[in-house]
Amino acid sequence: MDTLTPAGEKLVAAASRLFYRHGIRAVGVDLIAETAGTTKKTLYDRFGSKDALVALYLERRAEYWRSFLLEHMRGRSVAGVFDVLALWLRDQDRGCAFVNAYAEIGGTDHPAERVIREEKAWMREYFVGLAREAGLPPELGVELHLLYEGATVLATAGGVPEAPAQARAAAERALSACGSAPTTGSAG
Amino acid sequence: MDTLTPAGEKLVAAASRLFYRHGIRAVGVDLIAETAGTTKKTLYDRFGSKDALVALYLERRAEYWRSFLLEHMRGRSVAGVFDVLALWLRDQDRGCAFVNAYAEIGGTDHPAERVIREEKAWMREYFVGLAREAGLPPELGVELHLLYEGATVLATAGGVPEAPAQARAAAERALSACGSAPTTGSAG
DNA sequence: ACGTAACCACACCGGTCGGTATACTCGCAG
DNA sequence: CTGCGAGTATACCGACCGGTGTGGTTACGT
Repeated sequence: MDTLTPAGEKLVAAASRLFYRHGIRAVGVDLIAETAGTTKKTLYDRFGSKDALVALYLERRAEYWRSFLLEHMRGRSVAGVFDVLALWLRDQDRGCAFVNAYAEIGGTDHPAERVIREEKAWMREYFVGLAREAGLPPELGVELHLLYEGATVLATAGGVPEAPAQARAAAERALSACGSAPTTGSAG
Repeated sequence: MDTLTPAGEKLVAAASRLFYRHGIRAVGVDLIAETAGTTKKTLYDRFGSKDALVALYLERRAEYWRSFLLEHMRGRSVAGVFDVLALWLRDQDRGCAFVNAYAEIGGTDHPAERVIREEKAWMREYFVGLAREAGLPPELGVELHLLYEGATVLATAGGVPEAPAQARAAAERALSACGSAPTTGSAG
């Protein structure tokens, strides 16, 4: 699943850009092939269907986001996760690709639905782990997750760019109420 | 905008059901007309375009949700708003129609984008007002809004049906940390 | 009696949808 | 030198897309 041919890589790259910016249904296979500088034939030789390409797009995106998150979290406090989110959203102005994909394919038996669920489950575990390492109860991790998803939605669909900062403020209140460390993370 | 002909009403009703369940782009005008038991001609005579019908769908849905929220909030505490959300999501299992619509049309100049922004702004003001009436600072209202959006996303795309209850628990912690009333709302 | 708004049935338009087929070129390994 | 995987180019398929046009039928207000 990881070793693709050159033309295959160009196709996922083009599809990823187009799917994220315009939505899944709004982007046809013809446009994907043309943007990638290859042909529809190659697309179907490599991936078999548009649905499979959509699933791969989301898998790749999940990997990308997780590596971005993990790398930028080094040396940051728990509440600093919202600064990483703000950093991420500076370039990714169309919000959460998984929430967007679910809006289009949710409720069907699309192969990408599994990827969406896995991503959200991964994030939940990440936040719970973050809380555990800080000596906080799991409920605090769940709360962080809620704030994170809310901030992502409101920063994009809600048109409130300061939402991640507001989420950070809320998280710090919750953290300090738990009687833990003063969370002196570097912001920005 | 409010007084529609009988066939027009049937069309918005059919379109609303179909758009919410399957997404906007996934539903064609032919299907809408057929489901409504009318014709495409009537659809275009009443609304002019599919885009206008989409905008009207979201406006109607906003009205419906607000009346549902306001009615079910009577006699409830601040944190009870998450019980209302859980009640709402019991029937509306495809999540927030506005977030879903934004996923499909965000970034374009679609007439529905304004409706989406207005809905999110209305909710923000509602939560801030809720906090004010309880003698709490506006930041608490913003926090409630973040938890509300996060709970909606996680209950649907995230596959975590208990998300509204978890959001309520987080809200109660924040409320009690503010040294206010003990928030003895009836749940359910 | 007349005009008109609302509606239905149906045919039509150019374009695009996801997906397939045919035929050809290239590089490389046996 | 042969076979094969990867790639290109292009034509094609039925179905559907959003949107329009024509013509005819009610019901109602004047």
